[in-house]
Amino acid sequence: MKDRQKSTIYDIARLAGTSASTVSYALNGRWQERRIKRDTVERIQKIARENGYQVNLQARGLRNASSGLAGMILPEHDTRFFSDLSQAFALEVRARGSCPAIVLSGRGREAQEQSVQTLLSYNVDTVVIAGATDPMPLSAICRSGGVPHVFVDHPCPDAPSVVTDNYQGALALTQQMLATLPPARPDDPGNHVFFLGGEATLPATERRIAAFRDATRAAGALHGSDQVIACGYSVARAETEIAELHARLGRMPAGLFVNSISCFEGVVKYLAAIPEGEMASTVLGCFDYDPFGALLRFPVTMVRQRADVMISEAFARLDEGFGAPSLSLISPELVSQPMSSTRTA
Amino acid sequence: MKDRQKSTIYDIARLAGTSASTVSYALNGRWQERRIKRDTVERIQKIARENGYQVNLQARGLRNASSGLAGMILPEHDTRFFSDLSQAFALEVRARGSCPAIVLSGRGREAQEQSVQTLLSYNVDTVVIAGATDPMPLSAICRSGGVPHVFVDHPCPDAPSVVTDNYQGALALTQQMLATLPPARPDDPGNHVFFLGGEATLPATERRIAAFRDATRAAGALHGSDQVIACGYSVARAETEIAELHARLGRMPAGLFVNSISCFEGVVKYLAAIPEGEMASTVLGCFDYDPFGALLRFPVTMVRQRADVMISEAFARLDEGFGAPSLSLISPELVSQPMSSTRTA
DNA sequence: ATGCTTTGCTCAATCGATAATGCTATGAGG
DNA sequence: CCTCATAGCATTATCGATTGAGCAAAGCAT
Repeated sequence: MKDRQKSTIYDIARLAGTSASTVSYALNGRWQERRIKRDTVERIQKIARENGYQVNLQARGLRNASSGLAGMILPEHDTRFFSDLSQAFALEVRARGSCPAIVLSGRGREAQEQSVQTLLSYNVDTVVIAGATDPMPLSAICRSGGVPHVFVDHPCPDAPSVVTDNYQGALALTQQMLATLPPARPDDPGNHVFFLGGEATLPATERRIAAFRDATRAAGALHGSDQVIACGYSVARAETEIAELHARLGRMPAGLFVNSISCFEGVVKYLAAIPEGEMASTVLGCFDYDPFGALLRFPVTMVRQRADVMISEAFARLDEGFGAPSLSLISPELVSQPMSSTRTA
Repeated sequence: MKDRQKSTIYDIARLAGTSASTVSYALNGRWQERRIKRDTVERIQKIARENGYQVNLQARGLRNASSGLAGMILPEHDTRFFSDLSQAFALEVRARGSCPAIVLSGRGREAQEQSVQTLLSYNVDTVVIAGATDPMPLSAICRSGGVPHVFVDHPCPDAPSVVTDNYQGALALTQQMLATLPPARPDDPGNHVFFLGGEATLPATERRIAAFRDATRAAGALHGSDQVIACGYSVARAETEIAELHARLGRMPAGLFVNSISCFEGVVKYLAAIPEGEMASTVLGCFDYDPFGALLRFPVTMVRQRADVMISEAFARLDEGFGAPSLSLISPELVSQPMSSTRTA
């Protein structure tokens, strides 16, 4: 408090009449190794406190070739899932006594590489990469910097990866939807189940589509490839796609598997605008979670990815230390709507 | 790529047959000041590229007493508002060419002070503090470290602060609700408008309650102090409070002003469990925003805080540089439900 | 009194980048 | 031919914390 400037161990040393190295050991808790008198330590600590001393972590990091920072990059904060991931990451890192540095990099390849480079430049001790657009170069960068890293959500063949068990989750969701449906008649496409949203080339969507196909096929509810509409992640696009489907069928489909919360938003917007009777019999499922999604005017089964479990698993992989490629699948949970005593026909 | 180890300017200097300082200037773009030959610069840049050189930002920061990091602390990522804030922050910082470091500190005083200390230890160039539990000590820490800082969402009397215009927002929301209500009869409390949620001692809630009082009083709809139920932010608590209110009145209130998205979640959970007729005539408002909130089975007017505007304003304050106390009010926007052609009585 | 151990520290180098100062060729001007 | 300016770089100190090596004094045994 006395000085406006930050004080260094040299300042403290001068005030305490000792050397800087003594101050260093006194303040970082390892003074016993150096056989420093308890008296001296306490005197130094007192002076440090009075002068508002704070270690310069840059200097320490430079010397130690490490920073005490754990870095995470993720595309955005626009969905619960990513927010939950960063929240879980922050908790875990703080519990381990280091400092989380979260970088929102956007979805561009370039930007993501940039972000990883920047983190490495700060000598982060580990990197968690969520939602990588193009994982391989990112892994290469980390490896060439010798930094342990792990991928979450979007896996990398070259590094430990933790992803939701998209196949199992989608299988469970589809089965649950089918169970509440009347059997489909092949001649009436209006009675079919549809899959909407996502990018078919991305591994997550690919697995989900596979599960959707398998489950519907097993139930005799797969009739053609037009049941899968992987139209990307845009809210507006999903809205127009569902409108088109509605028009094409002449009515709402019997079941709708929506593949991401943003598409679900588009679907719900559309549903809010049509007469309630029109969709009263549609069974809805969404592979993603939002607390309000479960509280809409119609029942929805949602799949919740377990961000906290994924993060613990990611750190478990990091703790192992080899950095060998691996793939951990985390089962998501099915969240069905709480009992709705309502629903006026 | 050649080496597994990170290379330094000294390595590059050796390979290029120059001195380290030449390399430094060649690579950081300021070589003209040092009259270094273009040939030399290009040779150095080539070698640097081939060896995967990356500046060590810790070393640079140590030397320059700055880090290129912009720090933000915020309590959690559990609501849209905070997620939007960090998203906007990240965009703004990256647009300015530095690196965002976001720290989720939780709501504890201690933890928040700790987080700010840690940021200062990394020599961050600026600090944005969102949702401070106890602003004064945080500001004191930044000031004693000589670091420009600004408060967002929860203001500090000692520093520039940017907050939502809670009074105006709540006034507009209350008025909008009252406008769609039949006039209240003083003798029938069931016809009253209620305010639910929040912590009355916090400045945001305090302002909102004031506006709620003023608007209801002006409309002759303020009858007693029991119309304000500041029961905190817990989902479960809000649910029991609304249940109790329902029981006490013998029916749902005519209007309900819900003061935060978490309380709104509790309210919606409750509403989902009662017969639809029971609440068909309740007018709902929520001071917070969630895209699905607007798509529930009943109409809701939501107040959306403009995170992006708040962040630009925060940086405008930082750019001014004096760090003098100030209070910027940002008007939120009212989001009414899109036309609902539905609602079966 | 001498030698040896232990205590309690100090010194100086180091991490990598930066920047003030210094040094050496070359060419121009007188 | 000598002086001086300039281009083009090299040297070296510095930022703050850490750490291996060392060193003086005290204690102890012989």
